[in-house]
This record gives sequence, C-alpha cells and structure tokens, in this order.
Amino acid sequence: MTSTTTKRALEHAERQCADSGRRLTEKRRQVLAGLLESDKALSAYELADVCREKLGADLLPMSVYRILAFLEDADLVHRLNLANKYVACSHIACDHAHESPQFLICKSCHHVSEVAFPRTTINSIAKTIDAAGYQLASDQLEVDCLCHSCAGAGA
Amino acid sequence: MTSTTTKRALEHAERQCADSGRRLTEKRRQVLAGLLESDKALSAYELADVCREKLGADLLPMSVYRILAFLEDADLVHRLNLANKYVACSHIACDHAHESPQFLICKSCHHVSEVAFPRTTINSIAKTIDAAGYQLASDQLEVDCLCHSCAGAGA
DNA sequence: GTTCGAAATGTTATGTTATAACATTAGTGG
DNA sequence: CCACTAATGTTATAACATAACATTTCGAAC
Repeated sequence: MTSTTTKRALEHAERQCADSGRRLTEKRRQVLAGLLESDKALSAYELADVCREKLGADLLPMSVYRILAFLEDADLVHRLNLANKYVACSHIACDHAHESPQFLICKSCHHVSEVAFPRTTINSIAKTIDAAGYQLASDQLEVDCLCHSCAGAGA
Repeated sequence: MTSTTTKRALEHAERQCADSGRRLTEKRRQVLAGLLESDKALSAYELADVCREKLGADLLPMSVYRILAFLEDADLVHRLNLANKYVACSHIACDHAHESPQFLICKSCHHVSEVAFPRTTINSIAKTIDAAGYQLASDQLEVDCLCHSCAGAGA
C-alpha cells in the first residue's frame, strides 16, 4: 500500500475509533501502519520487526499481540488463522459497511486478497454445513491459494 | 470411532501402505490408531500424550511429527491448518477414491466433520478466485464452524 | 547368515507463535 | 490534584514445529 493510501486509511481508522470511544494511540497507529504498508500478511513477530526497523517504534511482540487484538476488535485488522498471520482490513477507508471477509492467501508468498464470494456461494456452503449438523462460526473464509506470480514461478 | 472400526481402518491402511511399498510400522499404527480413536482433532503433542497414556507407546513429539508427515503423505491423515491439529482421514476404509477433502471444524471442541461440497459450489469458489488472479492451492477447504452441541451450549 | 544401504527412529537443540501474570505509566473525569 | 481506567512494559512460559545429526532396524543382495 502506498504511503498516501496508508495515511488516508489511518485517518479513517482514527475517526472510527474516536466514534466508538476508543483511542488510536501512537503505538496502535504504528502497528496498523506497519500492516498497511506491508504487501503481505505478517506474523506478530515480523510486524514487531517491521515497526522497529521501518518506523523506529520500540515494540515488543507482546505489545504487538495486544495491539493486534485491539485492532481486530475494532475491525481494522484481520487475523488469518490459516497462516497465523495478520493483515490490515482492506476496507478501512471505504464508507460502505464491511462484507463478511473472505481471504485468498498465497501459500507461497503470503500475499492476501480480500474478496467477496457471491451470496449464492456462501449460501450453498452454509447449506452443506447445516446438513452436516454444523453451523458457520463466522463468515470469514480463508482459502489456500497461489497468487499469479507464485503459480507462474512454481510451474 | 469404535475399536472395531479402528481395527478395520488399520487393516485397510496396512494394505494401502503395502501396495505402495511403504511400511506401516508399529509406531505408525499407534499414531494412526490414536487419531482414529479420538473423537476430535488433536495436536501432535496431544497425540503423543494419547499414545503414551492409552496405547502405552513411547513417543516423543518429534517422532509424532515425523509419523504424521508420513501418514499425511499416505493420505491416511489430514492436517488442519485452521486449527494446527490433525485428524485421521474419514475414508480410510472406503473403497471409492477420495474426494477433495473439506472440513468443518468446531471452533469450540474441535470435533471435525469431513464433508464434500457440491461440485458447483467448488466451481463457483474457483471462479471468484480465478477472477482475483489467484488459483486454488488445493481442494482442501477448512471452515470455522460450531458443532450442534457447542452451538447449543453457547446460545 | 553376513554385509550393506536405505528407511525408520532416537535425541538434542532451537525456531516460531502465543498467552499469562503482574508492574508501571499515561490519560480522563471528578 | 486525586482516583480510576486504559494502555503499555516486562518477564516468564506455554504450545506448535523443524533442523541436524546419531543410532537402530529392516530388507535385499550376496
């Protein structure tokens, strides 16, 4: 993400937090900025490194975890369970309400694309799940993929 | 899984391994049996404990990881990346070829159901993925769910 | 049945991801 | 300013996973 879009996203995030009585502190801004600037999903430890190296922040992984929990709760960040990594929500600076997030995660380079499957697809999945006696815990779906460039490199 | 079905599955597994020039050693049998007898997905460490306590096996986690890798390669076990846990393939004792596996994983108790989404659903997912410039890395899909009893308990 | 090579397992160390528990500091409202 | 809560600091440890090398076991060839 470019620095300009990062800035814009941070402004939106700031406003969103303020609106809900939360504070987007300096450290939280740094962590979010680190994720926004990254072109791929990062682990908490990687993110701590990025913040230290690129943003001059003095952050231990423990703090990063806490801050990520905050940001996730504020819908500014998503945790990718398939990869044990984190990404900034790609809709921070959108005005429309967030769709249920679905993620295509490149197994190889951890580039992530946040997409929206058609409602019909989700419904069809939900139907199979229901038939099996389960129910969707969340609409967040994560799919192991290969991005275009990794697929090319691997082939 | 009952002890009878476990036995049957182990026999199938033995034959499958033999047919492909692999050996289903005693330790490997124990690890597979541990998973077959479990009613939920287990981590490698939990599985090591189960094997030690229930089957009298003397297994360190390192060995369990190695054996799980073998069993996975032999299509007898699946690794669930969403949960960082492992399950026995529910089709070991089936004669038909394995479909691409899809898993419904109870977030709360780690019960797992191996299901098959309709081909049309998979195709529709693949289409969205393709449009995003990615491709499916595998047909294995894992979905965060709640099983019937946990959903009831939580509500 | 001995020997040799490959497969399997043992062992130790370490890397990576994540949380617990408690101390300290910083902001906010009265 | 004081007291309360939110935020962060700090240390320790749990949980998941792999690397690297030693030893044992097994089967095939002789």
